[in-house]
Amino acid sequence: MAEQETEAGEASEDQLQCPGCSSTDLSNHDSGGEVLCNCCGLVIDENMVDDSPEWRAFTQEGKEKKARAGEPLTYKKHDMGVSTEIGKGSGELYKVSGRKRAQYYRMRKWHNRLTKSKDRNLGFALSELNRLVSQLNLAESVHEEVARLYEKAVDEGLVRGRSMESIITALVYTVARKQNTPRTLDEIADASGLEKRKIGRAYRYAARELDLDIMPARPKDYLPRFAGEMRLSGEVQARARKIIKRARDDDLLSGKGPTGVAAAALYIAAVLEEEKRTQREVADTVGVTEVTIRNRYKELVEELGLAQTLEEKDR
DNA sequence: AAGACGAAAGTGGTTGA
DNA sequence: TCAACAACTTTCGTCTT
Repeated sequence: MAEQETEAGEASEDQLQCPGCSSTDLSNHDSGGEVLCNCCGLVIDENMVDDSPEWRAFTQEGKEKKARAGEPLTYKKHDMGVSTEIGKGSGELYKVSGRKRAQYYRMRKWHNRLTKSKDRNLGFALSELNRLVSQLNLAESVHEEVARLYEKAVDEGLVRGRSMESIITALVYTVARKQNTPRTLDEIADASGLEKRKIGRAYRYAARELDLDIMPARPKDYLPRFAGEMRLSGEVQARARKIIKRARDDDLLSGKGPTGVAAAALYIAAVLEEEKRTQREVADTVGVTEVTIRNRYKELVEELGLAQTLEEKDR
């Protein structure tokens, strides 16, 4: 079992290659049923058959009930994940419950409705979305929500005259932020290959037309990710969180770039918890300059009276 | 030699006339 | 559309360890 897995992952004869960049550095996301390219983030294989039980069962009775029934409906696929033709049911439907039958008819209705039009547009846009989500390591829920909103945007004719990529990218930016796992505009631009300017424009446009209320990203939402990237402990993270909270209470943050604040808070917290990182390191992972960290750092230390605490660490 | 600090000039985006 | 503006970056010299 274990042997097979390493075999398949490492050195089989017909080794998989990424069609995008020819890299052979692929990773197997078992839970998602996908194979990803670690180099460019392309999803090479998806919809791999997962024949394990769908949900955990706690009783014997439960175990018997949870036979595989296919994926749940999803916006992520242009056909809601129902990619086969749904037939008329050859007279066997009376065997199942009314609820099941109703569900069956509902699915067929959706299926037919969705496969008729919009199809091509959505299919293409959603594959781009797929790529973005995997490259940016975003949660399923973000994926799902963007797909939903994109479909709405298509329905309202908002995409006409604009590139699908820009709309998709803008939605990813918005939704990621809304779900408290923001990505910086830089990161998004990087992953999508679009200019920041264009994303920004599409972003404002989409936010207005779909009236998503847009709140500025909060510094603390960046903490877990950046702390993780720098291998900082939970204590540091907690400390940084406190610093940000106090700063916000004292109204020191309005108008400041959230990433800069997060960076400075992490830097200070790391020093206090004796896991010091250089300004350079923090600057690089967060994506701001040292200068910005210093500026925020200075403000925070002064206003929150941390100078003394910091000096004690010096000794 | 590496890191921290800060001054000064430059950049891109927002705002308001 | 334009200019003013704040936040942020780039660059570079100095100080500290």
